[in-house]
Amino acid sequence: MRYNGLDDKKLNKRQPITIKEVAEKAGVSQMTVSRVLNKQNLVKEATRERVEAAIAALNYRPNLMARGLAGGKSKLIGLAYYNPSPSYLSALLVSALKHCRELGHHLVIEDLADVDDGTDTSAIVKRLSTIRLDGLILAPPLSSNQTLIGLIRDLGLPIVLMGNAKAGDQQSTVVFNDAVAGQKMTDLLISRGHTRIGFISGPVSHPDSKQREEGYKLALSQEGLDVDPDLMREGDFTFRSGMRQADKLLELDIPPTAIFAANDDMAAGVVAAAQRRSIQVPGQLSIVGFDDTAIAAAIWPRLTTLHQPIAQMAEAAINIISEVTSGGWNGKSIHVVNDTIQIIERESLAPPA
Amino acid sequence: MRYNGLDDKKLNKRQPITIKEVAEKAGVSQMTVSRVLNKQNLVKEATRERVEAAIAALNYRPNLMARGLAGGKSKLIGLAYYNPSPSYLSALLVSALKHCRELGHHLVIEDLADVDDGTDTSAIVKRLSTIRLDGLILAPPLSSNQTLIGLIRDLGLPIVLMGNAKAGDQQSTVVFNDAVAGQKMTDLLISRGHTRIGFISGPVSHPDSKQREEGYKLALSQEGLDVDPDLMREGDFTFRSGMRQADKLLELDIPPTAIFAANDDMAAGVVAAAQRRSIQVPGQLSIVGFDDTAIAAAIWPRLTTLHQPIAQMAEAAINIISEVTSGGWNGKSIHVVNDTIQIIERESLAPPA
DNA sequence: CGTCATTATGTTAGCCCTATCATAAAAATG
DNA sequence: CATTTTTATGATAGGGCTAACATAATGACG
Repeated sequence: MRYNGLDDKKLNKRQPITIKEVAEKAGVSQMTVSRVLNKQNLVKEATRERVEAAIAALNYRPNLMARGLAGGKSKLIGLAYYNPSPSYLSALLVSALKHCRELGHHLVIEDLADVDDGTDTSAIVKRLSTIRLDGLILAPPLSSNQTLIGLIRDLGLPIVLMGNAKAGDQQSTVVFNDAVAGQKMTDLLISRGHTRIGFISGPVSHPDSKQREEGYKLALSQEGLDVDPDLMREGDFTFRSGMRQADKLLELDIPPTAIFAANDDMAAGVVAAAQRRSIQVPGQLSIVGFDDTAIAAAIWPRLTTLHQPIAQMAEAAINIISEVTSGGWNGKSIHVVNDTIQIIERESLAPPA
Repeated sequence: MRYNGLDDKKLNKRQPITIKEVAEKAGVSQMTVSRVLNKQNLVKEATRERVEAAIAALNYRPNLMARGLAGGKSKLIGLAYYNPSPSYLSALLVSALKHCRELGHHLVIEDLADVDDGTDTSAIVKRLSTIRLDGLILAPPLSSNQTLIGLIRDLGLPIVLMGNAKAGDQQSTVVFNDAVAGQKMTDLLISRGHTRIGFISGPVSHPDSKQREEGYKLALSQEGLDVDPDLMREGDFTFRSGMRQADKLLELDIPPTAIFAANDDMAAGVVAAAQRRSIQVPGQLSIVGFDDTAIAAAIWPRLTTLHQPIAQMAEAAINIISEVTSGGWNGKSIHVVNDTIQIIERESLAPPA
């Protein structure tokens, strides 16, 4: 199939370098090249170097298809999400796709929007099983849906849970400590002199949001401040809900001097609500968000928010799946905890008037 | 990697159905099954039905890897973008990924953020050439970068241009008529009684934005209204720039009664600027956007905007690449023009006071 | 009805890798 | 040093699919 004489038809076609050519150039067998590629450590250092030189010289790239076929693995990683904000999703996808490519995997995205419609959870699992995934990543809040997790595990499909999953679980997880994060943000508000701090949570069913709320309450108690139920409202992570709940908070007899929203979209809604009432931000009302997604820097005043390392978490999740599928897996679940909590200070926060 | 039987290693492995089994069940050769799968129309109707029944009965899914290997195609489609808004990008990615999967392709995303840094365009092309793409989709504004297009074409890589590409080009395109769209939106404003209409464009280097501007000017002239240069400002598609340029417009001696921003993010910035000045929207100032991305419905008042069919355009682009790579290509470039222009009316537009 | 064109199906040979087992070389052991 | 163990490399055989060619079935036509 690969002629290369004069009358060659393929001469002008992109003629990819194969492992065979690399092997020839390095003076070794294809298998040795393959071993170098797969970082198996039973190749002599000198040989490895020779092979690597050949790879570099020929600018060889392994053929993902052939690899997948021969290796028996699909090289397909699923990423399932449910009702994410566009900014969150695009951060997630971009990072996941990037690392998939680096590791030679492919990303299959799954919008599980019907997860709590009338649709049976098992229908979703069935859908997942028809694609031959090597592993599946569940983004929050799916990562807390025990029914779903159980069904997928029964499929024998390795999964990684992203977000605030309970440690010590059966499953591998990439955890961000939302409680500590929520606490730190609240601490910051308190340290700026705020004592009446409103909180707008995500939906009650969203455990990550719940954790942020716990952090908020803990910080208040630790500083000897009241946890006033009037100051706590439930939103649903949308801009609109942020506006609506902010209205309620601002209509209180003694309105808060600061509002902490459990994500940026809602915080942006709070800003809008304040502006509609001609309340100065941050002069009369400080507003902080959570996630550090694009909208936080897009609005005015820009939001002080807590950076959630979405990209790093996606990367970690992909790495776990990759490790699990590429054999070097001892069967134990892997836990990555990302506890670098970073607050991005912008213009929406100031001491109370 | 997953043993469990006594002597049978494969028993508990997810043992995928292969084309061979389908062929046996249908009583035909593998090749015939393959032909059915690839929708080649040289299979007798009766046979096709038999094969399709077998496929359905066994719940067979072709192995993408094997397909790619045997077919000589990588099944990899590149999607290159430059500095998109998160909402645009996520709409683009989600749709593209979905249709890639349906057609058995994979998406490789390319962030060409360095395209106008000091970095040489040819470096980017080199990077692209190391991956073996079947085809490449260029999202705006890359789709107007003639240098880039030329270099990629020299690579022999089929490309599809998305957005406002000139018709009759050498390359396949998926075109949205930004000029007509801009005109329609302006017509709407005029029909509501506005005569002083501000326009905030994207960067001058962005041809799609340029087209929207042309449409705006055309609509004004056709209605016998002045095209006042004072009312036209250049933004850069960001929220901030929308705010800044809105400030300029609102500081005019006779400020406009309506502002048309060339994308939703800027329109949202205009809303913010108006709110900061306690200008009622839409009472004192009507604001309209463009794209119908998530932010348009997220802010308050919600934006009247023009729906850009990003998902459909992505789908069309993937289809073109797919067609080109799967042989049924006559070498001619394919043009898809999406001219269903749909304006989404929300609360940000009203007649002038 | 034989001959040729047309259409439908089958056969064969890989695509490029990796798993597996076999072998060779090096190191350790008695 | 011969022998066993360990480590490094090679040879071979597919993995599931499709391209290209080969053959069989069908139809057209004199």
